[in-house]
Amino acid sequence: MGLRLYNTLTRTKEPFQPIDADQVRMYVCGPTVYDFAHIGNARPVIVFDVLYRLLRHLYGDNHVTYVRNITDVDDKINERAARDYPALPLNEAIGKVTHETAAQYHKDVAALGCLPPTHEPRATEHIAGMRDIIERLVATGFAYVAEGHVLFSPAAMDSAGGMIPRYGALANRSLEEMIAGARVDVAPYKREATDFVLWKPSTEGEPGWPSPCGIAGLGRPGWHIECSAMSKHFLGETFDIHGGGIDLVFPHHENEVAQSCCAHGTARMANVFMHNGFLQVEGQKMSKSLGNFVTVDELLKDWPSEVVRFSMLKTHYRQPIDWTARAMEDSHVALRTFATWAKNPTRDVEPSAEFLEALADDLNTPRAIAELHRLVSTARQAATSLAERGPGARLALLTDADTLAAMQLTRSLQLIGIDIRAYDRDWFERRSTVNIEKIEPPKEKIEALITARNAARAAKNWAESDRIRDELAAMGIQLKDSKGADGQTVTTWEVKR
RNA sequence: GGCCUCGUGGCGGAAUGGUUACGCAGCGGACUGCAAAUCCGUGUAUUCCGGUUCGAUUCCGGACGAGGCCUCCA
Repeated sequence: MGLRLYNTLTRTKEPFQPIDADQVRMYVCGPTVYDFAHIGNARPVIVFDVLYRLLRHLYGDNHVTYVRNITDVDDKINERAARDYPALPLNEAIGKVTHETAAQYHKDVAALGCLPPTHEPRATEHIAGMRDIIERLVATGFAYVAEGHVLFSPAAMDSAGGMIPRYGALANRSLEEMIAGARVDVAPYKREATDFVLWKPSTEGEPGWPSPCGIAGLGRPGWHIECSAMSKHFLGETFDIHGGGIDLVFPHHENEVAQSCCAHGTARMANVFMHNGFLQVEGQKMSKSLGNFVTVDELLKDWPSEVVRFSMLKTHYRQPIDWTARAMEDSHVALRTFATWAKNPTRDVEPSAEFLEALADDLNTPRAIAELHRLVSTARQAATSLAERGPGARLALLTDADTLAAMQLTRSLQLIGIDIRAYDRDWFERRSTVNIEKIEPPKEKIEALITARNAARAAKNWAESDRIRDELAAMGIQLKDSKGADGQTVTTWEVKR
């Protein structure tokens, strides 16, 4: 079955038809670099990483171009820079903020297991491209110059006709509605309340570049124009997929479409617009004032990245997601099960067909995850008889079909960016280094108690044996008795969860 | 105020005009000296009120509830 994607432009699920199957082109709006990435920022990064991986699987690794920008010119950045580095000249402070934030962002997304995009342009590298688009928009009457600003006119767009789409078509609202609903302070130089800024003048000390359209003095771009310029540069006037968070539908993507289509005389900027749903934290909107702002950096201190990623994918990308500690625990349990049963492929194995089909159905990751559990049941069917139940004995007993399922499990997880072996190692290290260092008493005492308990057990002194086990339990240590390969009793322990 | 999305079991979460996946938890069992771990089995749900239909959780209308956008935001 072919790939089907939900398109915000048409509000339906459509078969995906790339413009050029030899080179699928996708653009995702990246971060404005002024603060640590939070889990809300992480959602589109992870979701579109899964899509990127799926597209690479379907069309070939070298046949997908993925562009995700870094917006490093924005008034929020200026404010942050002035606040954090008051002693520095503004432009120098801005440079520090954008470089530090971008470096942190790269660290975070790499830790989350996301592939780097094919291109990751910075807005400041593409000012010339923005000026070109602005010049064209003014020349063709879609934009005008006023008091050193350049403004885009949605009204002009709507009277253009021809191929040019209606302004508001993406967000599904009319110009009249937007005028009626405008609560914005309307700047005096705007002809209409809905006009938006393409270029604005910079004062002394603010970041500035030579202005377009004969405007004297330095200026800087408005918010939306950078994506129009960068997508054009790397992907052309019309490309396949444009993604981002649902909050970007309006005004960001609507305005990008307006700028791009009017400047290029095209009907579409991208054929498919995809938007991920919003995220809440423990049932509440995430906000700095509520103090429930969860950064990726902090989250990764507490959890293996695979747990974060899996938690994100347990909910379909278009649904709202409630980010809870409980959900993280659940993901952890599921990954433990997968780690127990996944087998490293010893030959070429594809992810299971049902798994691929679920992903191809508009990235139905919950359905895909259900398939992972089915692979687990298949894999363990051979190992259900009691006699062969020793730890480690299970995988050896798998039949060919079960082994295939166990290998498909690994491959399927890999396709959504989860390296189950890396997770297993991370989990083990976190337990053995982080937790065990912290616990009292130290390891030696635990070992000594276990030895004493096993001596009591050998003597069938159950009262003493149970007393020691309870003593350890009170310390947070869980014992696990099992039989080794030679039939000898082996007692292992772990920190109680 | 305008526009939009969503409401499925104890929890998470798919799907569907006609026995409501899957996971977690719970319960029963196997195993175990007893536990833990593991395995087997299993109960429970479509917010409410109308309408269309042979049949609605699914389609339509309304109510209630949650969330989003309209202003920086993934």
